[in-house]
Formats: sequence, structure tokens, C-alpha cells
Amino acid sequence: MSILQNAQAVLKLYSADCLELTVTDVARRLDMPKANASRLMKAMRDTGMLSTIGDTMRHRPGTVMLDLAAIFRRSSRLISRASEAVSTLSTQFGHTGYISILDRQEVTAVADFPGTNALRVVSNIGRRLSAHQSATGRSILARMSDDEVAALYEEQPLTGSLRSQLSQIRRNGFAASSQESTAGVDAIAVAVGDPATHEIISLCIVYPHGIVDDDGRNQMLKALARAAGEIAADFGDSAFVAPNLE
Amino acid sequence: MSILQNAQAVLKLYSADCLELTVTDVARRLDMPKANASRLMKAMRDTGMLSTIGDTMRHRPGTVMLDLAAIFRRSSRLISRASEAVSTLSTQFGHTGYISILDRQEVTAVADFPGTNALRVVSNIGRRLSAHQSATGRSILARMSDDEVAALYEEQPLTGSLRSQLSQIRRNGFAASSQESTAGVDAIAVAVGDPATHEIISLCIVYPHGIVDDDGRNQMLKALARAAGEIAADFGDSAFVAPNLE
DNA sequence: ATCATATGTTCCAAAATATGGAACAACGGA
DNA sequence: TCCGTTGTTCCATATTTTGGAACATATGAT
Repeated sequence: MSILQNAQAVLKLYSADCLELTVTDVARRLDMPKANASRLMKAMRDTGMLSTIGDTMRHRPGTVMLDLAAIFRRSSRLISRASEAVSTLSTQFGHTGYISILDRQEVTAVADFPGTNALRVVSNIGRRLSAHQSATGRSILARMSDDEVAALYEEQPLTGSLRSQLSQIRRNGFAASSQESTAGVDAIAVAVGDPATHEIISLCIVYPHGIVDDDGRNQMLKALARAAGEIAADFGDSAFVAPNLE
Repeated sequence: MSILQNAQAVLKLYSADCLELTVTDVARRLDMPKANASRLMKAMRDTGMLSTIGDTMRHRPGTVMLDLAAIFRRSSRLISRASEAVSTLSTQFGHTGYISILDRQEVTAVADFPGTNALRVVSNIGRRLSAHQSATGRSILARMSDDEVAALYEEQPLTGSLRSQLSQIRRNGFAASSQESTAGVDAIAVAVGDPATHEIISLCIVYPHGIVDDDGRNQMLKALARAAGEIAADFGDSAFVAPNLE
């Protein structure tokens, strides 16, 4: 197995629940001789992929990751443009907003904009969600054809429930969820794409369940729809469906 | 040469001025057979370190980097705490704020908080600065002993000018710069540390040169000093020097 | 102090991987 | 059509990685 795959396996051990790792942790969790883990992590330190915390033996991702994440965000005009929009919406409504992107079968947050309300959803950037189990993910899946979605899920064939959810999103122009990935949290999401690069991203607003009534939600949807619509127009995204609020 | 070093060399090619790379770019710039570059980048794609933009052959850093950057930020209570503080200062004064960290001889931004003023410094996260050539870097260097700084710069011995700058920062408790790394941009910075982890970070406010007078700057320094002082007190940072505003 | 336990590092030959050159295929422009 | 690109695949050779054990160092308990 290539050392690159091992390095990735180490990096993948990190999560919201596991913010630091020692050589022994890695050896145990990857079931690898600790000699290996030791050398591997030394190599990763040398390349800046890992760094030690202070002068302890605990490791966290290296600072290169910060730079690369920033480059990722800047590499896409679509993301930059959407960030501005969501940032505005977030301050306007006081709720937390996200920009997300599809990566294989998961969605991951590219940028987050914490809300300002006293009761707000805490940013959970870095946490990956199953695409089909989140509003933001489904808003992106709904932009793909049924065949493309099926190809993505060839291993675990998609359910009829998801199919009908997606076709409803295609009609409505937006996706919603209520306490789906996180208890007490509702979300609305709209996807836009850049025909030039075939990127698709999702603009999403999350808010505590129960403090927003139907009217409030519709206002947010309207604002989200308008912001997304402007971006779609700017980029010439013909597949964009203006959200339809009955 | 280990493939891990090659992977890092590829990632290091990315910068604010180079947001995407092709196989040929990499082969040329790293002076490597393109067969190598092709296989290397394929491996990096497989591990998620790189991803193609849409369905072009241009590559950008992979989405893993986004998650890892988020984990880095959350791995440190000190960073989380300082982020809140700088975020507040940034909205209060309307100027852009940063949290930075020292990585060998460079400082890199961990988090940025764009200002709200019409005339504001655009966030330049991901751009690394020489530690000794930026206010934020010097504020951190000033926390280290002269011997430690000398050890860091053993290859290129430090100038007397830097020495005297650092001792002044130690007396004043803050670092400042005027149009140093970027034309038209001034900065003030204060460093705090966490004795438990030996981390040192810098809280920094940047603003357009000429629109802030001495009084305005002193007000910001005072607010920055108070915020940093509270953090230092919380973490038991005995090395913190309360900025001294004459 | 002494022992026990856990940590991370270094050594070696065997096994697996990366390397560079060239040939190959695919695309777009003149 | 031809030409200059691009990215990919093939192969034997050279290099790196692997796993076991010995070694060193730190932490905690008796």
C-alpha cells in the first residue's frame, strides 16, 4: 500500500470528535505496526501535513491545510460569489448559513457563516453529511439526472423515497429538512451551478426547529431564491429552477 | 525521493496566484517526467488531496483540505476563543481581523474576519508572510526568547534591526506595521499563548493606511489589548504583556 | 527507589513501490 | 489534414516501504 494512501488514512481519522492523534492512536486505529506509524507521521510532519500541538506528542493537521482550504475557496468564482450572498443572508436573518459541495456521496461545507441570533445553530464545518440524508446534499443531487444519481449510488441502489424527494425538489426548486442530520435543526437549501466548470454548489440556511414559523421560512426561502437566482443568471446556469413558493 | 514529498511539492505549488494546476504544469514546474506527474496526481486524486475542477483536467486542492482546516481550528481552544474576540473587534471597527500562527519562519492565517467598511483590506488568507517581515509575525517572535529566535533563524542570522524591533515590542506589548507586506495597508497585532500547549497565536487588525488617525489607532489598540488580556487571563498566560499605550 | 507499563524511535533484510524513457491515444487549432 | 498539445500506459531498474524486535524515554504505582 502506498504511503500516500496511508497518509490519507491518517488524515481521515480526524473528525469533529477526534481533533488530535498520537503515534499509538494511529497504530491502533489503522492496525499498523507502531514503527510504521512513527515513520509515517514523522514524514507527514516533515511535509507539514501534520504538526505537533505545542511540544506534546499529540498531532493535529498541519498549517498547510489552512492555506490549501483557502486556495480551494478562492479557486472558484462560484464559491466566492455564493459566499458573499450567504454571508449577507446570514446577517440579515441571524441564522447560520453554509456553502456546500458534493464530494462523491457526501457533502462537505466549503464556507460557513455563523448566525447572530442568541439561539443559533453552531457551525459544524468539517463534518461530512451523506448527500441523500441532508437538504443541502439533496439540493445538489436534484441537479443531476436520475441516471447520474444512480451511477453515483451504483453500490447501494437508491430508494424510491429518495427518487420522489428529488423530483419534488426539481419541481419546487429548493430542498428542505427538519431535524434530519441534527436534532432540533431545520434547513433550507438551493443549488446553483457554473456551466463553465460543471461545478454545483449548495446555498443553505440552518435554523433551530420551532422558532421559525411558515411565514418566516417563506421569507428566507424567498431571499435565498433571489440570491441564488442572481448567481445563476450571472453564470448563465440554465438548469437553475427558480424556487416555487406556494 | 518519497512520494509524500512529491505530493507536498505539488501542493506547495498552489498559492494565491496559482489556484489550479494541470499535469503538464506540475511536470514542468517540478522538473519531473510527465509520466511521474500523471501518476502522482492520479494517486493524489484517489486520496482526495487533489480534485479536478468540474470535468476539466485542471486540478485544485481536494475537499479534504476544507475538513482538515476546520479540524485544525477546532483543535485549539485558544484559537476558538481568539476567533470570537477578533470577530467582535472586526465588526466593532469595521476593519479586517486575523488570527495567525507561526509555522517555522512564516506566519499563516488560521481565520480571517473581513471588515464591513466600504474601504477595507481584502482577506488574504492562505498567503504566508515571513515572520520577521510582518507585525503579526513579530508579535509572536517577541514572545520567544532571543535564543529561541536565533535558533529559528540559524541559517540566516537575524539583523540588529529585528532584535531592537522585538525588544520594543516586548516593552510595548504590541507590534505594528505600516505598508510593510502590502502597499497601503497598516496593521496592529498582539500575541497570546496557552501555557498548557505552548501554542502562541497572534490577534491582528489590518486597515487601509491613511484613513485611521493616531486616536483611532489607539482606540483599536486598547480594544485589542483588552480582548487579548482577557484571553491571557483565562488561559493563565503569564508571559502576556499588557500593551502600553503612551 | 524500584518496578511495571506505556510511549515513540531506530535497525535490518524482504517485499512492494516509484522511476524515467518511449510509445500511445485524444483533443483542438492552423 | 497535419501539427502541437495534452494526459495515460508500459516496462525493467532503482528506490522506498514494510514488519519484527531491540532500544530508549516518560509516566504511574507499589
